Amino acid sequence: MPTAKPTDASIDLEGRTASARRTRGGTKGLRITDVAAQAGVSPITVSRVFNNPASVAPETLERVRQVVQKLGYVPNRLAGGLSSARSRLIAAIVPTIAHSLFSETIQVFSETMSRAGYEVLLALSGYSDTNEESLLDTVLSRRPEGVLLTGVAHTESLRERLRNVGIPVVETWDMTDTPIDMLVGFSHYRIGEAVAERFLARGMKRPALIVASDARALARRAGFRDRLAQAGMTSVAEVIVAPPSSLATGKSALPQLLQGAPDVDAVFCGSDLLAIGALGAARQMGLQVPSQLAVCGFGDLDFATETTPQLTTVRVDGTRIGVSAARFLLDRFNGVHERAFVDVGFSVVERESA
Amino acid sequence: MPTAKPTDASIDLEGRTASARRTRGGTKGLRITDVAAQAGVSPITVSRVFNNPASVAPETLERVRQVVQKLGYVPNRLAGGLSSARSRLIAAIVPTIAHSLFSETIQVFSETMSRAGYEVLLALSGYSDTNEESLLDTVLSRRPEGVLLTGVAHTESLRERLRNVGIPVVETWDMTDTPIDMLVGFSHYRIGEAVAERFLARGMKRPALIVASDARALARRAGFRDRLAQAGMTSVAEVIVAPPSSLATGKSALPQLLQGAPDVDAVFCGSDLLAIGALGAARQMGLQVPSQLAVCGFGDLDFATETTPQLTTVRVDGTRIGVSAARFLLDRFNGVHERAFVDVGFSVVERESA
DNA sequence: CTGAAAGCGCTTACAG
DNA sequence: CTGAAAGCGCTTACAG
Repeated sequence: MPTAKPTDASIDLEGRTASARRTRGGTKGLRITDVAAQAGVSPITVSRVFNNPASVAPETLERVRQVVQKLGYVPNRLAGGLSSARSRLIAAIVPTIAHSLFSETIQVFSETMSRAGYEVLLALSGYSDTNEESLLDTVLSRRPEGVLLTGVAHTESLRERLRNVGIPVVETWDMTDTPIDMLVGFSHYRIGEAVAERFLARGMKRPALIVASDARALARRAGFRDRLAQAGMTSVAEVIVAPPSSLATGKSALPQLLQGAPDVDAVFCGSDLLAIGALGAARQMGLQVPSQLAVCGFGDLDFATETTPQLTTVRVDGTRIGVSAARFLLDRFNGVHERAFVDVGFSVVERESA
Repeated sequence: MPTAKPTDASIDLEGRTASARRTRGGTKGLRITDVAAQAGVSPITVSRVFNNPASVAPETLERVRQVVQKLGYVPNRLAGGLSSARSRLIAAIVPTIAHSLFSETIQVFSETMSRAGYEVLLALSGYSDTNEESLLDTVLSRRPEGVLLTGVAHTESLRERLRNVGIPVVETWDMTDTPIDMLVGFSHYRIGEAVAERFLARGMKRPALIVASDARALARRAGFRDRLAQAGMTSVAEVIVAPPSSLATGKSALPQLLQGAPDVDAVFCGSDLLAIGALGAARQMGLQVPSQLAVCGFGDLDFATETTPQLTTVRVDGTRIGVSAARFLLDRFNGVHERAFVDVGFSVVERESA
């Protein structure tokens, strides 16, 4: 009896290619044909059970699902995506998710997208442009169906390429007249102006800056300085630190600032972290906040204002940004082709000094 | 002249299947064959330029790279992954990245993995087990080469399935004697004990709890209560809140707690957020912290201790967890088959009261 | 409501 | 150092 065939065909993986050269393949190497064979239908029908169940007869549906359950079959989306040109993947390019700022946005963005059947590929760009450019290749190699960007994309070549890909793009957390596609953000420049105005209204004589040198922080700086210049304050003391900003840098930046300009009576910090660090330094130096030194931060951390009532801060609604960005992408997938553009604004929060 | 052929063949997409039924396909629909044709090599050579450049002659390498650059070709990893059974994808299953706790871990994990050529698929599980189970299917459909889990996986069926897939798994942020595979974490139970001990050493008479009802917080609660019971304190007042914990819940939980047990002189809160919220409430109630009421939090936020020196807190090194988890996975990919298991411990931090 | 054929864009395993 | 053939596991576009 040569070439005896296997007897137990219940989980028979015949049909496996003759040379069987590829051993691996995730989740037991189960394929759609295995499910199809067991359920007595064609692979296409199994495919439809996952992707368009309404088009399958209830009984067939049930039978296939039983087999899927029994075998523990999980479709291979690498194959599915390749075949359908639909990866069901959204790329989110973010400088960092540590220390909050963007984490709330990514959180709700991810929740909203996954409810709609998409997953989020997280790409951390740090704060360098060159990095962002090479990151884009990595990201595009997964053929995402949409992209969330943090900030308005910097280099023209990146913007150009993103436009060429032809997938929806949402820029967030910043503002521009010429977005690549869609935008949910706010103006950092106007925030700087608003904080300057607040300081002026409070009668501050010598406002100063502590900022990290990233694009958005520098835009806030520009708005701040321009507004002060309008009021005749053309020389503004400042300490510029390397991103990412941290408690420690804020802490060391304040003494440095005051050393060069001892009469400073208000500081606009590039982030809540820097502000909290500066406040710690102020405490150590015996400075009363805000009476001797007003401190203003920036961010979306309830934390900051809760723990530090004497802090003024600019609050941004990171949650709304994330939800809106997701909605805009999903609308596109549903054929809505408007060019969504939203300024979510900001608010300057100042607690009553207790 | 019927069937005239196109003249300009410089970016000629001939070879495209006759029926051309699939229009889409990302990044201009450029395929490896387009690059190969332009460079005068076979597709396999182009593939090697990306995946194993050392095996290609320097001149060929250069020529292919020029064409890639010129055309703006980005390989399709859906196809590559399907063909090679290597997705270069790592799944990270995390309850949430908002409000920090895990965000630092994910940040450094993602950085480390991407430096090694892997991308991170972020899957947010919330705090429900059932969710985690269905999330696993979604995640496995991408055929990740490794999985990072937050916490020790709950249901046995999930553990079972994960083991069957045969890819490396790292559980983090918790401790168990029977991990699925590898583990980088610490014992929540022992943290509870340690905080109880600290309170006892300080002579607290009536320690209490404010915790969210997630598995890990409840483990801390158990350690806390057991240790107090050893000291003869068998009745411990507590308020249990629904996760995720927040400032607001902490704020409302404290009055509730004190209403039922006015003599409480120490509270162990399930997280820094809860603790900060509770501190806010204490302030409003005119309670001195820590002299009248000691408050202890939990987390990895510099923030908490910096802004709130009167807070005692349990600190965990989220960064180390992320880096170690990444290293363990990468070791596996490099053929190191040890079953890595690390207890990173924790520390109770108490600032000198100023 | 269901299926046979062809193809998605890569890489493997040889062979030279 | 380079390439021709075959296959990875799905889905599309028909047709019935």
